Amino acid sequence: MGCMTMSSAKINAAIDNLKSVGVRITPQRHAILEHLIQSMSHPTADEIYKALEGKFPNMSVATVYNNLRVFKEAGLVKELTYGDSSSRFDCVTTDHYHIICDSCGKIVDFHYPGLDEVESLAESVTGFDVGRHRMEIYGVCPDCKRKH
Amino acid sequence: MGCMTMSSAKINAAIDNLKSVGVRITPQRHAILEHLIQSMSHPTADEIYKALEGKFPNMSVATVYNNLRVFKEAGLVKELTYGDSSSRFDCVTTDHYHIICDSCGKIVDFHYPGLDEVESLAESVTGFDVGRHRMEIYGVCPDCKRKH
DNA sequence: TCTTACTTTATAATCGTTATAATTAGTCTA
DNA sequence: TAGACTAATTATAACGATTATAAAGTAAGA
Repeated sequence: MGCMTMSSAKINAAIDNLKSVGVRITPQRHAILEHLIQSMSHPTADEIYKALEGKFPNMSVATVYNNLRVFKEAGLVKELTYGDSSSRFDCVTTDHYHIICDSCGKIVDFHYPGLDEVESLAESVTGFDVGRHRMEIYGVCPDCKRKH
Repeated sequence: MGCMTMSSAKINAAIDNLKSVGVRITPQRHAILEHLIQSMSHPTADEIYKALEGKFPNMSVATVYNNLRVFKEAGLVKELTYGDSSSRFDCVTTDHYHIICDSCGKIVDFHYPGLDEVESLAESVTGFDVGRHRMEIYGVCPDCKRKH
């Protein structure tokens, strides 16, 4: 199936990326990566841990955190920190923003051309060397709107 | 001095605001509010706690957290959650964004007209009812640039 | 095979924040 | 002003996400 092939290709690309910087591919790392790519969501470390405990009954939470850090350092994964208790992790594909439901917490990807203008204005006003920015949009998702 | 007067005015306005919604003005609340307004920074709860322990040797950290919540609910204060461990608190004056130094962590206010366009596009693409957004810009501040 | 460095595991520690219960202090009414 | 009611503060414990530590396991190279 098309989706399957897509995922496999992404996983292989990610693995090649990791290998090229000298990171060993352990079964745990493979599984975490696979889950991140296939889940199409933005799971927390604990959600990943729970999702894989069937396959790896002895895996430690620390392993999940350690490897998420490894993936982050390799540029494969981004950590999303919103106000709530725990971080979420997002596979880096293309640049995009997130829109978050205030009611149910759902996170949806959302593409928007560029806010280069904002960055360059910030640069000239503050004297910073600007490198990047983050933005989240908040609102109520269609499902939650219906429920009112 | 001008600054002093400005601060006092802001504090009084904030206090009136709180009184009008039935919040008692205790010495601790007054001090926390005063510190938030006068410090011109974006302190953590612990920084506020430490800054006031001279005046209130018996004040509990819980009091700081409780009152920051009260102020947030009254719309006087915004909680800023970045990737790092603890929240920072910002007096709500006018709408503005923050630019953050990747090197030293300094947070500088930064005004930018409106990103209404982004919000409305997000609305039409995702079907959400959009309420608000947040954005932070990251870079290296002038001081840190000089030190390299 | 031996050695070395890396990984995982299990467990404990850390730290920001929140909950609890007891005490204290404001505010209102009589 | 006294008494009563409610809210706020304090001290302390609990919680939960994350990180540190040490021991055991595993892969790769000489």
